Amino acid sequence: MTREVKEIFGNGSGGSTPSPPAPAALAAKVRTLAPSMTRSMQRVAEAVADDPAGCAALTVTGLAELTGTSEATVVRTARLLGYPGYRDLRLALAGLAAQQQSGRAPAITTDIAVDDPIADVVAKLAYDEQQTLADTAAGLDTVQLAAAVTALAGARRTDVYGVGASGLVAQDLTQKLLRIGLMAHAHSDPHLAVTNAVQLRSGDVAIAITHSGSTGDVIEPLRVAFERGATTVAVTGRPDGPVTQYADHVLTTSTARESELRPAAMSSRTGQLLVVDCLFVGVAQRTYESAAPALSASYEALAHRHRAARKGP
Amino acid sequence: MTREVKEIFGNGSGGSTPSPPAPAALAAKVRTLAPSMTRSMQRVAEAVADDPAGCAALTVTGLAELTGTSEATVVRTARLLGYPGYRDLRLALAGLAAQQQSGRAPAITTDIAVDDPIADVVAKLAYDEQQTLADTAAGLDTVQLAAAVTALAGARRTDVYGVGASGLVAQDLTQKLLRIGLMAHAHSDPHLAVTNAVQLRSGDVAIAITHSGSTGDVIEPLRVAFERGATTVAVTGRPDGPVTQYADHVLTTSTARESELRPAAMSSRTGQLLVVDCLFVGVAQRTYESAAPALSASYEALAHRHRAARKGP
DNA sequence: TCACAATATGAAAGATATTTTCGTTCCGGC
DNA sequence: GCCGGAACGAAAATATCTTTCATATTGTGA
Repeated sequence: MTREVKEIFGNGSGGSTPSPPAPAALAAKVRTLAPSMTRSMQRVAEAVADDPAGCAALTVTGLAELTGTSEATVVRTARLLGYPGYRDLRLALAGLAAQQQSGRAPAITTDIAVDDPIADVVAKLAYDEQQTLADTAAGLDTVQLAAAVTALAGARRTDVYGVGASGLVAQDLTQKLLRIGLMAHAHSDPHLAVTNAVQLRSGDVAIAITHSGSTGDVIEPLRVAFERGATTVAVTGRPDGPVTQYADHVLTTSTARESELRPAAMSSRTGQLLVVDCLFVGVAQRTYESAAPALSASYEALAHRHRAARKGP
Repeated sequence: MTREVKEIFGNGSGGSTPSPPAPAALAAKVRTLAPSMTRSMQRVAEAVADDPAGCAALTVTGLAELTGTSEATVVRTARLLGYPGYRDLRLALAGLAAQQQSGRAPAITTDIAVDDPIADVVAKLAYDEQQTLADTAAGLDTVQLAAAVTALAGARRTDVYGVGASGLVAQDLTQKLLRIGLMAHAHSDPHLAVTNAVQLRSGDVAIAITHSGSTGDVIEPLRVAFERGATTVAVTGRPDGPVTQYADHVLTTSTARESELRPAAMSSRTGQLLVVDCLFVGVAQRTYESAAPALSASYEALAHRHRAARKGP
């Protein structure tokens, strides 16, 4: 039940450690206390300092055998090192091992090479996309974002333009907006996009998504929408690109490193999606009264499309 | 050539998860596996994920009392998380705590509220998606991933199934694979998907993308492909879901917290895209000789669609 | 709606691991 | 050679972990 933490007074020598069991400074402690240990205890301490990870995997008996001593000695050593017993020493050992492990993390700053093992690829891609997210979040102009959200929340109709990889982002945004009852449409066909843009007028919103900021197929419909009086938004990685000419609000995504094996589409997409998510949540907040029921309604409508999972609620 | 449907209860001997006890990927594992847990086990998992350091200090009995459950349940939870027993979970917990200690600052744990200022929304979304990436990367089984890559690289033809938000991910993968010269197709129409799946045979690859792991519209074509002898891959957040029955290789995405303003589609998508990127880069590596020229060719073909930027290169 | 089957859960028995106790051994001094 | 004291380990005592089994709960099909 309630275990009492015993006071260890035996530490008389230097009084270097008040009472909290050392987390990482274990090796140092071993060296400091080694002289005051008996021969058997020194063997135990040495083994522990030598291979924390390995010892963490051993039971008292195991460690006793490994060091050619007895369980009692192991426990005595643990006590001397400042822990209530072997159990706690073991826990500290596991922590130490984990720290050492994470300490020598692979250098994931390098580019992805053709002969990288698959595990490195995963790590590098994940790291890169995390970086893109952080950069995009840091660089987002919240004023512009808020303005775009306001426009969207009150829009009669919203058109989103994007081709290629950005087309998928456009669709993602559209799907989300539709879910909360907004009239949104994604266009990846440049002709249809322009044709539809002509219909827009003041109070409508047009959003262009393009990483390069210079994709003609996307700029053209945005220009038309702009001239028709619609509120225009550009989501781009180049805040100085041509697309911003016709954009009332510019939302900038981070431009991450790219290379042969890591095309632009990959990292730009991550930033674009974050922006899109922000737009969605922003609008959902503004229109919460109507958005919340719509969200749960769409959730329930989908429920029957799912087979019963084997376990779980 | 007749393959039998896998036992869903794979953990027994088949060893669907040969994963070594996770050191740092514990938090990810908890979130991933939580949905497939029973109520009591979820309570335990939550406590563990919530306060690794605190739980590491508790005995089985202590943790059972804390969570209002029994020792047996605690042990069962530890098993589900991939450890031989509670003792080992506890060790891992101590390691995790140590890492967190030495690692980064505390997280933004709060949920997104209706009245959060826009800047907070950006920060929280970005943090969440970063978390999803880290978790997915940590939890990805590289063996399965490598197997899927090998299958893809040598495939005569690849079909990808996904509906809703996952449909966009399917398209993203398809776009990428097409770029490096693979015959890939995305299907979001369930009927067409099945119709096409019938055409598949040994040497072909079918990929199903579904967060819930129980989307009938996606499982059905995968089943057909599986029975036709194609190599099947499932990208899902529920490694125990029905979809894995018909999957030769299962790639698990992390399941992040979700709430009213943060639907499942949002965070699941991030993880799915990471997996898709990994698949793409993996295949590009394997087929570098042909992939590299194809990539630059597609880049150049697009160049003329971009207007000259106003400033800078 | 009810009975049935499957699953989830906790109490307690059973197995391990840790801690304590206590006797033996090993030295160095008288 | 005999004595006192510390070091040490064997085994008992305790705590902790694991398994088993009976009961409660839930979902399912008639």
